[in-house]
Amino acid sequence: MPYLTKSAPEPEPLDCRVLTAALDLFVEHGFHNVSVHDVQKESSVSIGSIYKHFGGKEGVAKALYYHLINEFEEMVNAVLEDEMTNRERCNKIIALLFEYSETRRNIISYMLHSKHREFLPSEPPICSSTPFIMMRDIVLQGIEAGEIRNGSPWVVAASIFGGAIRLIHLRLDGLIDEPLTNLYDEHINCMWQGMSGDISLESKDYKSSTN
Amino acid sequence: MPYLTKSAPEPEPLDCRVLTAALDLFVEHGFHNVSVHDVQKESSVSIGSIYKHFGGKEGVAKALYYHLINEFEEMVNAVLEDEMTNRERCNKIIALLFEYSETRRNIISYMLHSKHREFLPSEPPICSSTPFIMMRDIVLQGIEAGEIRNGSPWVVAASIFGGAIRLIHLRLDGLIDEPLTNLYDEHINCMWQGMSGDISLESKDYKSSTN
DNA sequence: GTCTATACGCTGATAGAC
DNA sequence: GTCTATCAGCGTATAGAC
Repeated sequence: MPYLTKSAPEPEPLDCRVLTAALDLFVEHGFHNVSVHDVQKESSVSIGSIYKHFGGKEGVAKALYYHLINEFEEMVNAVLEDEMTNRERCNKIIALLFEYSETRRNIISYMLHSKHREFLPSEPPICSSTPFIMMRDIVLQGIEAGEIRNGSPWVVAASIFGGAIRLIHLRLDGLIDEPLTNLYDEHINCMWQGMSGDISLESKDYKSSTN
Repeated sequence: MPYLTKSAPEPEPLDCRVLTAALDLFVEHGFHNVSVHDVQKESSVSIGSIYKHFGGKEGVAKALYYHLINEFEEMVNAVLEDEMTNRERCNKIIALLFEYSETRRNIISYMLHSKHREFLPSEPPICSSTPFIMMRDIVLQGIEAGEIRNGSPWVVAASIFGGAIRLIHLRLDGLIDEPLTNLYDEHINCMWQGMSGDISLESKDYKSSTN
């Protein structure tokens, strides 16, 4: 297996090396705790080139941001092109997010677990980006088709994806030891069938007006 | 109404002024975009005193962090002392979180919407703090009592609170225009009764193993 | 115990050689 | 087009006066 030797230098383009290094550093230390010099060392690309190509640290973060959003959008697009119900599409997206959380942890961490507004104040929040809007649209179509219960778009969308996103956060924060892929089936059941136990207590539910 | 005039200086203690100013600044600009000088100006407390009392910017952030966690813990404690089912307790906590998101936005934002690990790397993540563990325990007791469906603790807890937390995030990011308190009833129904529509499609649910 | 003025280090950014 | 050496500015932290 001669190709496994380190003698052959990686043909990876400069951009890719910088973005990969930046992703790892930003996720591990946080954007503000990483200097351009750190990116330089990690990527083995000189500071001058980084400024030439990206215009600075913010430029790197922005390029990374849109690169990952595009990848995510392609993922959602692939799900849209598959022949299945909207309900199944929701499940598929959750399954893919869980898989990515395990296999490409940093990508998910940068997309779902960072506060971009702090270092990219001029960019819109990630939840208003195309792939997230597409996810909401899938939900809306599911409602129209009668596959998903009716309700205000945001409430329904948050109820469907909120639990999964919460699990991802807990997993990334190290509170959940088990791979999320193991929890998928159970989570999906909880989400679609509701959290009620044996005892029916609907009439006693707490209302916001009560004290 | 003589007390409404500005002539009478606020008797607020120094600590309180600093923490209030820091909360507002941190939430608006992010921890790393706020200098100690900014806190000084906003709180009208001198830099020397800030360093004397808190030991620096990190100290302020840490004090604020634990102060808010304590407040939150008291809130959860109050819910625990009330006579109601664990299921109602979950609802009550969500109702309170929604109310706080509207009336004390910055507190919720700092607790649920910041990445503390970036500026307080030695502190445990917020979801492992006492009040969050208490919330999970309420869920566990609800499962034992048969009020809540059985399952792995984290999955069940994430399914119950994940949607609410997601709504809070969306509201704080400006995507939801309506006050969350208006969405409470609908969200609670979604969460307990599940997201299934009219058509029963359980058999076709997507499994993680499938492709 | 409270404040002002100052120093030091780090980081983002650039200019100019190759 | 790529890199190295250097600069300027900001932000933390402190020392010392009141």
